[in-house]
Amino acid sequence: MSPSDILAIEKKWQDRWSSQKAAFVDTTAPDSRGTYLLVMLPYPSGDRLHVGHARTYFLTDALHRFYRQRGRNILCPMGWDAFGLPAENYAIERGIHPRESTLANIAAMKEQFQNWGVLYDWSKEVTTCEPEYYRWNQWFFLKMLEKGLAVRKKAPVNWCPSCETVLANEQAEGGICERCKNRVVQKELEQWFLTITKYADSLLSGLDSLDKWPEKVRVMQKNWIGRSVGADLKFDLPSLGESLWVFTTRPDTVFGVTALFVAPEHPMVPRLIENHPDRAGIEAWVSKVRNSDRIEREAETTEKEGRDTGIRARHPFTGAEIPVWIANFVIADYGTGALMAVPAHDDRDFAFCTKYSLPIVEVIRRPASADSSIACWTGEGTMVNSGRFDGLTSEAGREAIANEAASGGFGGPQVRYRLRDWLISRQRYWGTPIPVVYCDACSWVPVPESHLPVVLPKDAPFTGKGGNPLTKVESFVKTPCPKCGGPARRETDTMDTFVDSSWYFLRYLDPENSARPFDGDVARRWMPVTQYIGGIEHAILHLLYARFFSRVLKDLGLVEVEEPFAALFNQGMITRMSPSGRIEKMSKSRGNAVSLDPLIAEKGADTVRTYVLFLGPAEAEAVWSDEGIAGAERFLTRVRSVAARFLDGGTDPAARPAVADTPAARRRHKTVRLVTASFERFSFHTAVAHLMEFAREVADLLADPVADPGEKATSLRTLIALLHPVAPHLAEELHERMGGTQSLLSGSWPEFDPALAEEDTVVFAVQVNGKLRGQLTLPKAAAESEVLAAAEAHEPVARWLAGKERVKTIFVPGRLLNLVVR
RNA sequence: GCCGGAGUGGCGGAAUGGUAGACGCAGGGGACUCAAAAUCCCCCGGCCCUCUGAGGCCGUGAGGGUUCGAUUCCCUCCUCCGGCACCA
Repeated sequence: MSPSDILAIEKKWQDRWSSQKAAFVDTTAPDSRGTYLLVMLPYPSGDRLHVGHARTYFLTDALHRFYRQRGRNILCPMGWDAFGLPAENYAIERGIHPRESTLANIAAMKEQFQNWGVLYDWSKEVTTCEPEYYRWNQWFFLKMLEKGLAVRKKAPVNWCPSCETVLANEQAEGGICERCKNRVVQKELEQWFLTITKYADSLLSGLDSLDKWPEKVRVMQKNWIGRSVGADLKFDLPSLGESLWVFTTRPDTVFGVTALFVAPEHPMVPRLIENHPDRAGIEAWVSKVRNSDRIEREAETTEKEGRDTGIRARHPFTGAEIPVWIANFVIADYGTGALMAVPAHDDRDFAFCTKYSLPIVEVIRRPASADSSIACWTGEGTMVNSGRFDGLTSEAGREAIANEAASGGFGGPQVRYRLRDWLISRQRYWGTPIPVVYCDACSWVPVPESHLPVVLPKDAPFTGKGGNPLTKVESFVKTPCPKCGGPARRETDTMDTFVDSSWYFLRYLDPENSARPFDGDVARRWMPVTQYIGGIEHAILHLLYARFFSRVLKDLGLVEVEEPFAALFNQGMITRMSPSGRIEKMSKSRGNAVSLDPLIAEKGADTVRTYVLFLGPAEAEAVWSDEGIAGAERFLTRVRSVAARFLDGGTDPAARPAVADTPAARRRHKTVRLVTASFERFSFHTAVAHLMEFAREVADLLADPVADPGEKATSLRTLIALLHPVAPHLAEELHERMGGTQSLLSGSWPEFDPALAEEDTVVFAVQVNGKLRGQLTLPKAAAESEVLAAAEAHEPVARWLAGKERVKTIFVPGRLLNLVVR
C-alpha cells in the first residue's frame, strides 16, 4: 500500500468519526453518567505541536478508544487555555491582536488533532478567552468576595520586570518568573488575593484520599503547603509599651533565646528604630534589603546581615532583657514575620549570633550517642538550663512550654503553613477583567452580578511601553460607580490565567449554559473526573488551584466533591539529542523537536501513534530515536499484508472456530488477556509488544493450509479489534473490509475465557539447588509427582542428583520444580 | 542538605519472589532479485570446554543479608535524574 493510500484511508476515517460525532456524549440528559477522561487543556501557541507534545494526546486517545470498545459511556472533551502572555507579547511584536492570533492558533491545533486521529467530544469545546466563559470567572470572583475568600490587601509580592506584572508565589519559585525565567523583585503592593490559605488544612488532608495520584505529586503538594506545628509566643517590649509575636517549631528551646529577629518588612520596624541614633543608616539598609531581588535574598548562601534596633524585649519565661534585631533572612509573610533566635540549636541563628557576637546558651543536651564535635545541635535532646523544665525531652518540652504560654496568656500552640494566599492580579491586558470599580467616594465596589460580563475591550494600544494597555482604554476605564453613580474607574488588572484552568472541566459538562457556570445536577453525575492526564509541570500550580476551587465551589453549594480529580496520570516527557549534544526535553527552542506534520504526511498517523506509544513506559521519560519508528512501520505493514492475504484467500471473514480449545485459540485468548491488562495499567508499550507478537502468530496461522478457517478469521478479527486503540484508522479500515458494519468504537473489545487464556502445556523449569538444570514440556496441570518423575528420568537433571541426598522439594504448579540436595 | 524516582545486552525496554533479557531498534548471516529496495527466515549478554552438549561458569550499579530460589524483599554505599531549599 502506498503512502498516499494510507493517508487517504486515514482521512476517510477521520472524516467519518467527525461527521458521525463518534465521541459525543449527552452529559445533560437526565440520567447520564459515565467515565470522565480528561487531558490537560493546551495553550494555543503559535508553534505547531511536535512529537514531544503528542504523547499525552496519543495515550489519552488510546484509553478513550479502549474504554469505548469496552462499552463504557466515556466523556473526553477538549478546550483551549486561551488567555495568556505569549499572545499579548506577540501583539506587541507583530501588531496582531491577541484574539486574532489565538483563534488562528486554535484552528491550526484543531486541525493537527484531526490529522492525528484523536477523538474528542467537540460539542463541549471551551475557549477561555470568550466572554461566555470568563464571565463565570468574574462571577466566582464576586461570590468569593461575598464569602471573604477574595480580598484586597497589601503584601510583599513578586514583580517580574520583564513581564511587567506581579506573580503568584507558585509562579515565582526560587525567585524566577515561571514564564520568562527572569528574576523577580519584591514589591509591596495592594493586590487581589484568593485566600487559599483558609483551605490549607483541607488541601493537605485531602491528599491522603488521592490514592490514585502519583506519590510524587502528593509529596510535592504536601511540601508546598508546608504544615508546621509549634507555638506562638509573645515578647513584651516594655520601652515601647508593645509586644512582638514570634512563631517557633521549637518551643522547647525557649530558654536559649538570646535575641529576636524581625523581617525588614515587619510593620513594627519604623517604631523599633524611631529613636535609634543611626535611624537614617538603618532605614537605608532596610530599604536596600527590601529592594533586592528574591533569588539573591533567599539564597541560603547569602550572607546573613542585621541591625540592632536598640530595643529590648522581656523574655516571657526568664524576664531577661534580650535585644531585638532586624535580620535580612527573616521572611516577612511567613508566621508572624518575626522569630526568636536560639543560636545554640538553630544553624541560621548560630551563624548570625556568632557573626554579631550575641550570646549562645545551650538548653538542649544532645544524646550521649550524638557527635560531640557539632557546634550547633539542632536535633532532639534533654532540656537543660531551662529552670523547672530541666530534664524533659524535647518532645515533652515543646508541649509543656506551649501550654504554659497558653495558660500565662502570652502564646500557645500554633500551626502554620508555608502556603501563601494566591495573588491573582495581573497588570496585563489578555486576561479576565477583575469585576471591581474604584470610586473616590465608595472605595472599591464589586460590579453587580447583573452587569457581567465585564467585557475585555477589543481595541487597546499594544505598544509594549507604559504597562498594561487596558489602563489607556478610556471607554473601559471610565464608568459610573455601581453604588453611588458618581464617576469611577474600573479595575484594569486582569486575573491570573490559572483561574481559567481551575474549573474548565466543570464547564465542559455544560458548556451552553448561559444562566449558570454549569448545572449542579450534571456536575453531581459527572464529577469527579475519573482519570486526569497531563504533565508533571502542573504538580503544584494548576492542580493545587483546581483543588482549591473545588473546595470553594463546594462551599458555594455548586459541586458535591472536594477533590476534582479521582485519578491522575503524569506522562513522561519525550527527550532527544540536542545540537548541543545533550539529551534534553524536546522543544523548538532547543532545536531538537521532531515536527509531527511532515512525519505523519510521510508515514501516516497510525505509525507515529504506534511508535510513540511503544517508546517505553508512559510515565517515564522516553528518548526519541529517528530509526526506531521503522519497527512500528514494519509491524503495521505486516498487519496490512496479513489481512490482505486473508481477504484474497476467500475465507469467510465472519467464520467462527469449529473447536473452542485449540493451541491457536489459547494464544488468542491469552493475547486478549495480556493486551487488556496492559491498557488497564497504562502499559501501552507492552500492549504494542503483545500485539506485535500476536501479529506474527496470526500470520503463521493464516499460512497454515490445514488450520480451521473459523480460527483464522476469528484470530484476525481479534487482532484488528485489539489494534484499534493504537492504530485506529487501520483497524477501522480492516474491520470494515472484514465485513464490519459498525465502528469498532462501540463495544467491540473481545472477551477472553480465563481458562483458555492459559497455555495447556507449559515448560517446567527444573532446578537443582536453585540452579536451572533442565526444562520439561508437560501439561500445565501436571502434579508434583509427575513432574518429579519426569525430572528424575531426565538425563541432565539426573546427573546433578546422582549420589546426592534429597533434602527438600519445592514445587510451583505450572511453573517449576526445585530439588534441594546435599 | 532534605524529599522523591531510577540504575538490566550496543540502544529503548520486558519480567514485582519462581526459566533474566519478551517486544523492538541497530548489527551479522541467508532466501527472493540481473541488481537494489521492500519482504521473509535464522543468529545476536560475556567467558570456558580433546564429552560442541538437553554442556559449564559468570551476569540485572557495588557490597552484605533474608530465602530452596532475589532484577524483584531488607540493610549499607555509589552514580544519575527530578523536586524543594534561610519557611523559624
